[in-house]
Amino acid sequence: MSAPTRAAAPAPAPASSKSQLAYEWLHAQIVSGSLAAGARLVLAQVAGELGISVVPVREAVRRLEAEGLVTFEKNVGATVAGIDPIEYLYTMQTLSLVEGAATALSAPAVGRSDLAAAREVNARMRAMVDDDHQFDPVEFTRLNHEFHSVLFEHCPNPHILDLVHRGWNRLTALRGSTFSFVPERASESVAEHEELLRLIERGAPTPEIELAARRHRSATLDAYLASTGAHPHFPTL
Amino acid sequence: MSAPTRAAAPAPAPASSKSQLAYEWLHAQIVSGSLAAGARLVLAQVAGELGISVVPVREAVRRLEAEGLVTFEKNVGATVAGIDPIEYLYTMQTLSLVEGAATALSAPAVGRSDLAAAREVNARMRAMVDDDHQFDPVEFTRLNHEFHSVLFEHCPNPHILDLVHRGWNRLTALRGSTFSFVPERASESVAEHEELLRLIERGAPTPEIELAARRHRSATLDAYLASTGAHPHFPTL
DNA sequence: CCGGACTGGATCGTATACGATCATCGTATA
DNA sequence: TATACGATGATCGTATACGATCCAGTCCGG
Repeated sequence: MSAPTRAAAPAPAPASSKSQLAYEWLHAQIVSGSLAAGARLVLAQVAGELGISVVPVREAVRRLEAEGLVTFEKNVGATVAGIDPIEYLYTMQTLSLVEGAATALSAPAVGRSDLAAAREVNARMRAMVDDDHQFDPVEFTRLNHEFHSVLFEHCPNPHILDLVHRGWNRLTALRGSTFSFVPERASESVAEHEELLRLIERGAPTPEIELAARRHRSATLDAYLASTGAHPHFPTL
Repeated sequence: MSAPTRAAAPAPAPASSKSQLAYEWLHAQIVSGSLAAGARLVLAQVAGELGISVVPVREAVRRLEAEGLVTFEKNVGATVAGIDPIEYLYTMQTLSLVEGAATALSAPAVGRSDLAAAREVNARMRAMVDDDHQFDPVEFTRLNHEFHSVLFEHCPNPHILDLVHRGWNRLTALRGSTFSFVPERASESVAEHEELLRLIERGAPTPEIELAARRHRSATLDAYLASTGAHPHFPTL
């Protein structure tokens, strides 16, 4: 059992420490969706799979718990988070807040090459929307992340930037397993991207950019809510 | 040298687990200022002081690291964070963002009794400001926290609320050791509190409350920057 | 037939021991 | 004297072992 002859487990890249290894491996498994939401994580089992001991695995799991990617219950075990729909809403709302700020703070540092890159990505998204045959929700989501990454990665405040990353990770984990894409939003989303780029390009005031970025995500949240009709009273930010 | 002669280690309250005990103890020590910024934390030493082993201490330290209260370096040891002034600015800015949102989201749930409590606290702050003899920076800071707690504790989004708490903790730890209060701000601060209460009481729109709360903290940050003149180009949110 | 206590298994929480890594300090040499 | 180098100590990182706790299934009594 201890022999690392496991085919599926992608040979864990050499990490600085074993707890880091466990963290990165689990993180990748969860974000990529290989570990579905609700899946149980037994410390000893994970340790055996990675060929290490339980102590570093435990530490990795606690870190993931702090990021909201797993829930850890005493004497019961850890489970991959992402079951609760309300958590999805909270995450979206929080991301709306921090991503809006990050995008606004990044704007002054966004250069021509960044804008060009973002435009190129958005063009591919538009192509997808225009041609129904080519539309691929997974790829569309990936492009969406790439687009926004360009716009918020220059954020001078590392704390806010970190919160944005955590939000995206959590969202990716949650969405991949439980929630469905709302394709009706795709066209609007691409249009809002272009509007956002125009604002940044012309050096619009920071609050204006923040509001645009925030509402861009809020609109996605609203679309999700409308498609489910489940939580009509969710507070708007 | 082994006994740090710390002022009466308060008998660690019984906690659910020992790692939780270590976490709470260290957290309290740092936030209260008993452990000054830059102080070294040796795992074995802390473990001995609490009468437990190093493993749970290690876990507690990693959690504190995730919250930004300590920095952990391999084979060197952990140190209480809070030396870097720029970190203080980042924290203030982030707190401005999340606290503004939390206050705005809480507003609909703030009732008469909450408003009365907040007014009572603010009255005490005003009394302090009016009478120079009674002014006590530490107590003023505590009252300030109490005031804002009333206004953001009803936040329906637990993620945002958690970020607010973390921000305050981090700020408290940083401020207690390295940064000085700006007493010139006290009077304005109290006035802004009253304005904030009026907005909430009359049911002002959410964005308006958010902006007021955010700028209230931004003003404190600006005052700090002005008093030091060190970082004139810090971006405004 | 049903409900409560009991036992067995599984899992986590912690202690202890050992190895790995890094910083520090002393020494020799150019 | 300044610098390079090696020995020493301190600290963390991990493995292993054991105890504590909880859950589930079972058995017994009503």
